Amino acid sequence: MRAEKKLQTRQALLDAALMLMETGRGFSGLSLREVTREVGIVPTAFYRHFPDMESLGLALVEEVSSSFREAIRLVRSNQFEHLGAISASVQIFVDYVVAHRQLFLFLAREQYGGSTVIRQAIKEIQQRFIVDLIDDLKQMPKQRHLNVADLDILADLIVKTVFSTLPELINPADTEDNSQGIAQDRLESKLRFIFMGAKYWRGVLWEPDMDEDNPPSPSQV
Amino acid sequence: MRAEKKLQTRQALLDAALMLMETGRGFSGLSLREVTREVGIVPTAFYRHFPDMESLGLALVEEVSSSFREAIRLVRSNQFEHLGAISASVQIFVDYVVAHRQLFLFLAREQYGGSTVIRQAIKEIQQRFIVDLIDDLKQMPKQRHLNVADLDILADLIVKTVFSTLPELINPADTEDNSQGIAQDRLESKLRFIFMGAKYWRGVLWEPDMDEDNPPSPSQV
DNA sequence: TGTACATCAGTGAACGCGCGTTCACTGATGTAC
DNA sequence: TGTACATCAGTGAACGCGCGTTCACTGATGTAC
Repeated sequence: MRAEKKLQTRQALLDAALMLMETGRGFSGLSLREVTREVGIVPTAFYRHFPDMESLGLALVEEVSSSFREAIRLVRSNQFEHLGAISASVQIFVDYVVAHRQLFLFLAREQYGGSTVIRQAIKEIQQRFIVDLIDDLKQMPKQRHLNVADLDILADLIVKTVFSTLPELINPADTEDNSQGIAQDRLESKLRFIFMGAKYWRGVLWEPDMDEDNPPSPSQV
Repeated sequence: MRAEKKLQTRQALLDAALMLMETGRGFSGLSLREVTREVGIVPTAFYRHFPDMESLGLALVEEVSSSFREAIRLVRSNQFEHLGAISASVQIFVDYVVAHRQLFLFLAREQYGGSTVIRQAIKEIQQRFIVDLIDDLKQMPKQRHLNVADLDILADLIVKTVFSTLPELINPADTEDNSQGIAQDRLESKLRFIFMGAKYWRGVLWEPDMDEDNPPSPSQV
């Protein structure tokens, strides 16, 4: 009972921090006092849950990490039914992100801007995602012509593209009609460009602008 | 003489802010007092140059904006000699960015994390770059098969890819040998993936994973 | 079940600190004659 | 060229404020017997 109440307060602190970030400030702009004020406890009670604000930030990274993994899990389970359907994958991912808006707002906001420690922790999430994605791509027959180094670049490009699209997907200030739907369509198209590039990839030395008498045929032929 | 001295102090304030960001903090984590302390003037003298820290931030955005345009101008002038040489373009761009490390660190750090006003100002730099890039792409015979909507997505993808690579290119904390050279090679490969995708692009409805009896031939044939 | 004691989440007063901003000022530089 | 006055970048004292953190505390919940 007491331990349960404690966990509730802890979660309230995490939620309060996310909520305060909706004002547009970065996490480092939040003060310990205003977070506890938001929750309705006295500042000193904060220390019953975290040694300092940075630890609370790292707890948020943990939360967004497992949330992100869950989103990927959903996309992946769909992928094995209709393999490679970019549109469906993006739909599932975007739905999940929007349902956890505040958490992914934190991720987008802090990926480059946060404290060194938090930035590093987020970088590790990205890296783990890249590794998972490489494994996935390896198992796709369409990507057989890509070696490990190629796949690494490809996965990196995909992940960075997804991460850089997060702000458009969840920007709370954007009032335009269907701006989120537009962002989703754009993400879809960007991934199509990338996968199209992957399909015809001939290795790092071959440039698409090189002139050839015989253009290459697609890789799977 | 007096006006000249004033400009020098103003520039010293801008440079001090950039220097203090090398500690890893975001711009919003800097205080007016520590910036003036760095320059060696009294806090109240700050107001002779800017009404508040946010205005100094916007002045930095202006600076990085013209710097960025200069970098693009260099890349573009090369492009007309050896059209479409991704490697040479990336080389020129990366050289310029590294030569203006602190300024581009500010850009990378604040593109998502800064105050709403600064974030918006940076977004406008990006947007102007995208528009310029669309114009460039329009004039390339290789991209004739892409309509305006396609080019918009393509330019957006390229710009976001470049912006998301900035931290790797200039991270002051990265001690590994030649980590910058690796980042440069990776950016080059990413752009090759994208341009390869552009070459074989068939419009938003066509997916690279679709099975076909006859794979499409390259666009320029 | 009842009693005595332990635990510990949350309280509230107090602290020293760096902050942004105000104000009247100084003294070197620039201008008018 | 010399003198008298204006300008204004930078000074230094002072302010009130919110901050993070300390400390001794309270009182509800949990445990042992």
